[in-house]
Amino acid sequence: MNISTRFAVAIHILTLIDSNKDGKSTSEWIAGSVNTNPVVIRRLTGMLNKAGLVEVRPGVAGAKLTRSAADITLLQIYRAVNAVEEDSLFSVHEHPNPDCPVGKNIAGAIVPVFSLAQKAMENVLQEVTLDQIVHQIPVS
Amino acid sequence: MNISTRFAVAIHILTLIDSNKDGKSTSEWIAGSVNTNPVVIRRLTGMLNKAGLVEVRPGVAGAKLTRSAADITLLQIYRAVNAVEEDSLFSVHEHPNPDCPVGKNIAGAIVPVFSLAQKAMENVLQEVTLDQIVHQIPVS
DNA sequence: CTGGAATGTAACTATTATAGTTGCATCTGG
DNA sequence: CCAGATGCAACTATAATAGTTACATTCCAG
Repeated sequence: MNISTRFAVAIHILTLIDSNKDGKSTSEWIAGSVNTNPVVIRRLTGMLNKAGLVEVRPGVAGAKLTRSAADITLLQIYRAVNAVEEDSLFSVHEHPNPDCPVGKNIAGAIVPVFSLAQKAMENVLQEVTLDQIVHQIPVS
Repeated sequence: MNISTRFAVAIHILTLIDSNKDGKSTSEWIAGSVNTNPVVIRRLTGMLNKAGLVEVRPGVAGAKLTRSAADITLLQIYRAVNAVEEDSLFSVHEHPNPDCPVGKNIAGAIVPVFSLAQKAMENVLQEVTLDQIVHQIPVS
């Protein structure tokens, strides 16, 4: 399987907000660029809000970044939208036979490797900031 | 979401086969250690067979590795069971608005980052061989 | 102070992937 | 030849995702 589009859409949303500092970034407007339903956008801005990346309030039109795009990493966005749970990118079968030496020890042998692999991926996301994405969008 | 248990189970299967060079590793026997249905095992040994990691034939009891565990990497197993499609660990929303500068260019901006992140993860898997896993299982 | 416009959220649907299961055809070696 | 394997199709149950409708709540402009 693969990581939900929530992550890609969240990056899209934050990029839009950052490049629309003058206008009001309403869920409806954002939805027009993402090409989806405004409720999907609100769900995500809600998560980004809880994570402290975005300011958005009931009744008040428009979402705003809480800080500079240079101070937001893709890893923070990834965590905000719960793209992958902590240490669970790889799933491990639950009940191997404890009476078999392999069954008893296989999880202990592979989980650390899985953890390292996941961290390697997340380290890449940590090194990329939102403004690096924004800078790749032509000014108009 | 997360990567299917197929990957973890496949590692379990190959570890079992390697540590059972004397006995016959039938799907039923393997299923007993994994604690699942033999058909699930056969599906996986079938994939491992197609990938050339395992030799298994209709009617003939027992699967065997086609080469030393030192020559099998976790990445090869990962590919064999189709744990993640090429360059699609992260999914990207399909139809952003082409009339919006952000919508038009967002995929081009994030896909390379996603690709790098996925490769970083896969590189870790490439550095781990099956025998490193086998060596973590107590001899008896 | 009120009405329009926005957000928040619950509830439902459709779609997809996974994991398990049954049943049976097919193959093979003793 | 036949008992015991594997291969595979078909079905089920479960879970996550993405989209949608409906509506309560909140705020601000006039």
